[in-house]
Amino acid sequence: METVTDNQKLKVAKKLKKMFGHIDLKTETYCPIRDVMALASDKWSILIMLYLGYFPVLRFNKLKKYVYGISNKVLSERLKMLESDGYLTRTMYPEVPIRVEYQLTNFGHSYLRKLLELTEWATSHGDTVIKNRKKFKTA
Amino acid sequence: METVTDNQKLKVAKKLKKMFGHIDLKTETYCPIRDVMALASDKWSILIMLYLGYFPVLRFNKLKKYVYGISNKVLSERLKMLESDGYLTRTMYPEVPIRVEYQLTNFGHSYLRKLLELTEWATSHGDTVIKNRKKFKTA
DNA sequence: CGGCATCCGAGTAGATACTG
DNA sequence: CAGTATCTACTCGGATGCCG
Repeated sequence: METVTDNQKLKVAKKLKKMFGHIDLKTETYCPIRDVMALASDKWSILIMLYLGYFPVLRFNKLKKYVYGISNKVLSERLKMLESDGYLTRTMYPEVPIRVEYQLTNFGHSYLRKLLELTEWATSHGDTVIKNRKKFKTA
Repeated sequence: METVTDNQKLKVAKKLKKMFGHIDLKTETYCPIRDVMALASDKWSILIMLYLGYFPVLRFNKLKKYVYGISNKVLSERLKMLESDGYLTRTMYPEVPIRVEYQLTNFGHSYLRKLLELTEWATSHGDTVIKNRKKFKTA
């Protein structure tokens, strides 16, 4: 496992102090972490974002195939949310049959870059998590 | 808004290709993104991780105060999961009254560093998201 | 103090059928 | 093709009470 130095921990704490400083999670006021992260960290939304980063442009049914297991309802809901928040654009071509294309905005790409670092971490440490779980279960 | 160059987009696509290459999200087999990210990206777990990064060690009720709005049940559930996955340790001191302390493991810190980048993005772009939503609503 | 057991209500996901 | 509509099922969260 990669090591984490005390110095790095301190840096993290400092960043957190800065973050917490002007949000104040204790009050009921708007909190970007709870709001932005809520959607952004949703299981389905993550997969949608990743696939739209991989394929520059995707249509509804194509996306549905890639995001294995998602239902029509949930997919269209998530797409609407992600569009609303500015992460992607929806372009409709009134042909017959109709064609709709989804692609990331620059804002979406900016977010994806951060998200990607997390998912990379997840893929490379997934086996450790599994090991930890087993150990915990038998303990 | 910060700009995203085509070159950066390409880099992202390459990373994604690498990730997708040896996971194959289309099959039902284990997928670290869906698994690891599911917990790690949970709204409450995120807040727990952040506070444990800020305060090196926290007790149950202290944590409950900081993670505003969380119930006993959910907090203890999340703590157990996070412990099981190896992100934090639970230390019990059999005093009276009992004292229990939670703190991040090195593994947890490693994860937190990545998570933090995402939440930093969220806090600094939260207003943009709000603006986008308003624009979308009136459009 | 630090939980767990229990119950209940709301919301959300999923399946299916249907439409412009 | 790209969704919407509808209905059901079920998970999940919140509240409460209790106990070591």
